[in-house]
Amino acid sequence: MKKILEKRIKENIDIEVPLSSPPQWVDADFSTNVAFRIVKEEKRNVQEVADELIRELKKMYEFKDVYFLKPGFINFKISDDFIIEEFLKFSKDIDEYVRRNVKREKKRVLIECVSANPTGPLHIGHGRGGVIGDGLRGVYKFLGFDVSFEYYVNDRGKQIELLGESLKARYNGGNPPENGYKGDYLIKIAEKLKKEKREIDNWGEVAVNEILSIIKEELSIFGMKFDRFFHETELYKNGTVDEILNILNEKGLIYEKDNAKWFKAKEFGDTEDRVIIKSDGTPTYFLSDIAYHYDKLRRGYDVLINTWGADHHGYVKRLEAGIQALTGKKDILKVVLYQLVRVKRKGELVSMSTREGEFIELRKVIDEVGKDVARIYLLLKRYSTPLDFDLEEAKKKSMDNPVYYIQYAHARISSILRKRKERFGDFNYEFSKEKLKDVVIEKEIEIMKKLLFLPDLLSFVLDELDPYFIVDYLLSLSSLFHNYYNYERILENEWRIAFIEKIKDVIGKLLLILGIKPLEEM
RNA sequence: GCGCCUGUAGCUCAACAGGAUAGAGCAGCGGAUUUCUAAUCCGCGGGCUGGAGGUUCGAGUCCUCCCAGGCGCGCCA
Repeated sequence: MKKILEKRIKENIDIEVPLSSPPQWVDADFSTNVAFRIVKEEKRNVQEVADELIRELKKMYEFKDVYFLKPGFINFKISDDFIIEEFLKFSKDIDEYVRRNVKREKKRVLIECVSANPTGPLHIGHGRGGVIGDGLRGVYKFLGFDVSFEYYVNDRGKQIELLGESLKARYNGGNPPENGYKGDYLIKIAEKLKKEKREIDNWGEVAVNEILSIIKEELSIFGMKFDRFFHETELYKNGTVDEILNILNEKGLIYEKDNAKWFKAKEFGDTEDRVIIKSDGTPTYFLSDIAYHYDKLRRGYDVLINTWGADHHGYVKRLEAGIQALTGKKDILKVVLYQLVRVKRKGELVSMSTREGEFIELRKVIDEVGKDVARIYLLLKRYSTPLDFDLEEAKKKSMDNPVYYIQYAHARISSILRKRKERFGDFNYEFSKEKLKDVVIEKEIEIMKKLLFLPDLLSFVLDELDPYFIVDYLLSLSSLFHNYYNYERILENEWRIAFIEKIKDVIGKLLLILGIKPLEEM
């Protein structure tokens, strides 16, 4: 609605007027500080400038009031007529309404997500990156974008060799090497392989395949569907890595030092040059990483989004440098660096360290609290904030738990709709402006405003690349509904039945975007 | 040693381009159910935005320094 109004104002008075929300105590829907901006350039009196604008703005039927306040703000109150009019358009076809009002260039988007090394089961941190990526994918998809979802598999290199050795040791009844992988899962895999009595020559490859199938199962339990698992080895097989080396060489961006080959990352804003071929002749992961991103762009994607744990932040600049060196394009990669997840039980920290093999597996969390609860819980904070996941709290079916608060709103509406049908049979309420003008009450206008905010919400999620805001919105929409329910009788009123059906639609759509199943009853 | 991030109510977090009197939830206290699901609703308290300067009409937000915590970096993934 914000964007619609900004557009209307532009059409009416031919000035860009950015709208924002006023503080709570101000009785208005939107406010603007344009007057300040104009004064800064024209050296005039703020009040005078504002008054001039207000005189024109007051003529618009979209507003029932436009007024000046203290230092120099202009405040707007939207007219009920306009809200009802927009609501009619909205309710006719919500998806279409939202798409039409999110103006954004339709680019091809590739979201790379999770990409955990296939050396062990997924842990809760991967889950956080997963839901963030999946939520963004949901929004893009909802808005009609061409979006793909990929998991990058590091299936070669030193770590994989080590993994292979560890598995082989387990198979032969021994212990993994000093720096090897000590988790129980390798014992289970070894047992399984013994039963199958297979000939194994490449232990690394076998280990990767086995673990990858575990990971895929975990992802499927978590409700995540990837369009593609992209294997690092592919980049070597199809020559992309060599190609990259050639391009960089031709551009004079590689030099030799201490027997290793270095990429001049410093020239592209990194703090240091980076090794791409080690002195023992083997390539670094960095080399295949830039090859992978080069490949993404070659496949025609314009926006690359990656979700990484914040501990990888040192890696961003170097990858950006690589991409820029190869394609000349800057700012094409957007990395969502999410902060660490700590798992707690009744307020007490559960230890999580990959090294010691006692990290909290995603699987265990899902088994305990359920997929949907886990998903919302991981989106309860902005990704830039460290997250404490309390298993006991997440399981509680009470006020402490925001998950049920939202689900309850949806289930409550479903229940009313069922009851309505039982008592009064099918209904078909036609919205019209004349009818609504008579029946709509103030609480409903407030809820309509919230519903009409939907396009702004999704735009904002894409600006910030954070699905957290959807959860935040769901909480406040649910709250508005619960309040409405407690004050107004709905069941016997045709209009209200039709109205809450729209609220249910919105909650349901947003939950689905987040990969969560809306509940019909609780 | 160098670099990045964070510091806001007792706790967990917000504050959308630098805007107005910094907001929610939880916890605490008090109230609402012969009713469409009380897993709900309503009300009440609670703050030197880590500290010190600076920039300007205006700073939680930008700049400098300090304090506290987290993370990364030296051919590791």
